[in-house]
Amino acid sequence: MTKVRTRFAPSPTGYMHIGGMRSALFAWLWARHNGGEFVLRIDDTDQQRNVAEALQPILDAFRWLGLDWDEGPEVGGPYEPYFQSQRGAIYAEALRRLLEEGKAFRDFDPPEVTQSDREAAENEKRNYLNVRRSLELSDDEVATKLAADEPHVVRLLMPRGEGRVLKINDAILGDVEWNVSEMPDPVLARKDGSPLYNFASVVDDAAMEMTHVIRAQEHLSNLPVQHLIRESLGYDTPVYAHIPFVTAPGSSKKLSKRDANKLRKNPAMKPMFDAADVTFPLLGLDADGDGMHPVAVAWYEAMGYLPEAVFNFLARLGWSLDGETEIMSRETVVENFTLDRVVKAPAAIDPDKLKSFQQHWTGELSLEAKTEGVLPFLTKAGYVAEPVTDETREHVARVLKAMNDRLVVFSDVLKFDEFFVADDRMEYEEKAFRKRVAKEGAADRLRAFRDSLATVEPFDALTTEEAMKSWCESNDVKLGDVIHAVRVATTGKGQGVGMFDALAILGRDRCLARIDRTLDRVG
RNA sequence: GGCCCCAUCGUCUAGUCAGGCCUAGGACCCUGGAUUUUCGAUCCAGUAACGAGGGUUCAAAUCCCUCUGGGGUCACCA
Repeated sequence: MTKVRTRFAPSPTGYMHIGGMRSALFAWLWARHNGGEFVLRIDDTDQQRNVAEALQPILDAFRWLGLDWDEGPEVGGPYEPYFQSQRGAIYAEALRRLLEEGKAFRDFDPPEVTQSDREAAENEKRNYLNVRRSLELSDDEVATKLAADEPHVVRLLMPRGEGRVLKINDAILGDVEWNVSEMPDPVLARKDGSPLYNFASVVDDAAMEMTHVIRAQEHLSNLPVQHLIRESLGYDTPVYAHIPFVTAPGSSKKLSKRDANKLRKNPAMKPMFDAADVTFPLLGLDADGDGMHPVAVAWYEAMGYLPEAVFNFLARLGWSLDGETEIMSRETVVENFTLDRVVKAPAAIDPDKLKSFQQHWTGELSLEAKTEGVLPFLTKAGYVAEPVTDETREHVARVLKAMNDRLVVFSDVLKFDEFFVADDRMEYEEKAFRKRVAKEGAADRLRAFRDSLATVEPFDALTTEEAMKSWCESNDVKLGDVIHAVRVATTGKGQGVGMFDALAILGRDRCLARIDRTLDRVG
């Protein structure tokens, strides 16, 4: 029994696509489910920019989600190198063999000629097949051209005219067939000798002994060509599994980075953008910055989503354990993941569903864990000074306890800035102020209650509640007629955590100071 | 356009391979109610789907055919 080996081969693009992450997740899951190995191989054959820099966000995303790789960048491995740009000699050797065995040929036609052949076929509405002019050349002619250093590409010889139908069993899609006798000969290497994706990918998968090729369905049309390359090289056939792609909400089109800005107008995605628009500036992040949109994995981390939630969400998108299990830990998914339960059809991302997973997993967190999670957001926003003292940690914990399940993503804590700003810097929501404080009689009641609040001892949630209730009773005032004014006076907002929790967190002095300031404001 | 893939509630899905247990189940969203000092959360209840047409069969969401619809891909990109 050979060990299962799967891989993900990202291109260093500077960000990790959420859909790509899902494909990577499935490949990783299959390896882990089988106690196998997961490899990260970098497709950097076509990179102009700084590879290391463009790769970093991708590795970060893998680490954040908890997808570890046994071989690849930073960890190395027995099949080094893991950067395609460094594997030139391996491709050259494979190419040499193919040429030698007559399974590939040198095509001396310049690109313009190939191009016009293609256009001619299109105009005549017939299937395009490259013209094998260079195959007519005698050995001597070829030798002469080579000696003269004439530019040429190398093409694989497809089984043209043999009526061959290639049938491949995909682990997810089942049998898929192609008539490979009517396909053009694919270019394996450019005129500068560099390999093309289809070729490099096959050589690497074989060299790295991948047992399963698990990737997005958009690669399905590459399969016949890749398989034939593989066959020509005499490699074993791996198990192929083509995963359906991820689409935008309300769309059946592949979710793409190019659509990131269009997504802003997508009704289902809009709340995400809106949330980021208020959150990111507080954190000193550029909301329009590169890679800072919900197509990129980094966005979710920046907003304070939990990797557990995103993992659960992604695993559940296009895969199910059964008909009812929704909440799944990493261990549960690894234990139960199988390729045959991957859905064939594309699936749309649903921010609401993600949120419900997020709610669940946040709820699983201990108060300590929540505190640790939230602290980086508070310090970045300047609400909490560094280094963080035990005292502030305790204050944050009290706020979180009062927030309870109002904390969904970590950055939600920033909405409760009333607990972190100085009393004289607290801002008032004008609408709430007018409705609850500036209204007829409200200020008088607030002033009167202020004095009885001043004497509450000790000052906690229970005693303040008791104080308000008895004050209401003895003054024949309904609770609702004073509590809202107190809320706006002490927090500046019309809504928030439980009123008495808020009072207790603030403490007597700050409550009184804020009420006095509010009273001054009414005039 | 060629080739290929896909098709169950608005969305994610169970059921399809081994036809009857499906007057189609769960989750998210949505709606209504309960609870509540606000928001949120929670608890109940509800709306909502087998793309169409032909077969096969005692019986079809499940098998076969056709159509329709959606999508992917067609480079000396990856």
